Amino acid sequence: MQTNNTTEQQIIAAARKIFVQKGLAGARMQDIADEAGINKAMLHYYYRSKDKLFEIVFDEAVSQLLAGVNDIFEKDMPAREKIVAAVEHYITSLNKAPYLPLFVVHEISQNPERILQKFSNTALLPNMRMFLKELAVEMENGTMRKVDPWQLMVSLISMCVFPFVGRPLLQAIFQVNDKAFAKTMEDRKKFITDFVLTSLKP
Amino acid sequence: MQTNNTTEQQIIAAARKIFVQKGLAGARMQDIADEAGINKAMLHYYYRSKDKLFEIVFDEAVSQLLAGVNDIFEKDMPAREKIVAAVEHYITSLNKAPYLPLFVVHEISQNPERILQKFSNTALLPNMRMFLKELAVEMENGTMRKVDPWQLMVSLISMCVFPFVGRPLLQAIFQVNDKAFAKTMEDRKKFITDFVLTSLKP
DNA sequence: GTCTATAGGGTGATAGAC
DNA sequence: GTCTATCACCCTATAGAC
Repeated sequence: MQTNNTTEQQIIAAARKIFVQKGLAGARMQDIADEAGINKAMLHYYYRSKDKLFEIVFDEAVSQLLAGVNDIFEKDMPAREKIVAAVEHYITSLNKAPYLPLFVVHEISQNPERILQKFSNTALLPNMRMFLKELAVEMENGTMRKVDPWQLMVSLISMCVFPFVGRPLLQAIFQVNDKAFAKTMEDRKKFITDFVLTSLKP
Repeated sequence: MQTNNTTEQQIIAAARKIFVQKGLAGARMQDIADEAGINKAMLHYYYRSKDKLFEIVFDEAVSQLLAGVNDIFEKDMPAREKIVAAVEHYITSLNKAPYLPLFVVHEISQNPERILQKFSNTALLPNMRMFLKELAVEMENGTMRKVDPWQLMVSLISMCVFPFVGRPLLQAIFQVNDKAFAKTMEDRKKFITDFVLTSLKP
């Protein structure tokens, strides 16, 4: 409770940067120590092992990635407005942490049990399920064109998230620089909502 | 020219499996040797170093991922039919190699120069650029609703590729098993084309 | 061409002085 | 709490016998 939690936070910040950048297998404890400007032994003093440290960073990343989404679908809004809000929220959020999705997805693929058990034991994203039902009701009422709600949901996530995951590849293919890419993602909010809502017109 | 190229091919096949599964940093030469059922020293005898071996596997993966796409956009077809053909081709192709996109995207993010120079020195996907212009022409003529062709292109790629990249995450969130996922991807072909073409109606 | 043995350098983790 | 020194192991790569 004196000044020590500063060091702990410095370590976490450094670990976050290195792990997200290089992944669990590619990261070195020395890299993290250098980034934090401290000694390698301190990492073990505070966090015992590389795996323990990684787990903290990873869990935090998953939370950050899902944070807010559930809240949006919980609100009392028409389905169309939830779509607009979700796209706005997601792209804004990802523009601030563009490397998170690839990090999380890669580490899950390396160790699927890690997340599967984390999700299967929880009341998982119930609001998202509710949202799928709201879509189904609108389609039944004829206020929205009938499509598979699950496929629609996956498409929304895909259109928002993939450009960040595939960013280096997209920039290479279309020869877009960093500045243009960032601007394009801002424009993309309007594109996605218009594109999707137009397709869903009854 | 006797029976030796068999060993080389065995090595490549093993390296492909291990590298795609674990990535460059996570893969061990011993893993590859075990997978190929040969000795670790043989890997160096045939391919000098881990990096050389990796580069072969990686280049092959990039080619496989882009193969066919250019051809489709080259054909003499209306833009709408090219969209249908591209979605059909991409999802079929990815269903056969579902882990390729994540592998390639992750390794590019670890070493962006690797692919950037590969692309910048080539006449790159000129047919895709041509396709963007075809879309622009149709929109100008009023036979297609006006949207940003680049954003449309990125959306098509996103909707096709992302489900494979985010597969473990999607399955965890929506609690879908492997069998259901595979079927869903087949259904997705029709969903995407209908969804996109509906949105593009003038 | 294929194997065993080993060099040479890194890596996570700990011991122990301060 | 923080550092230096070091252990024990792992990994790539090569040397050398067959």
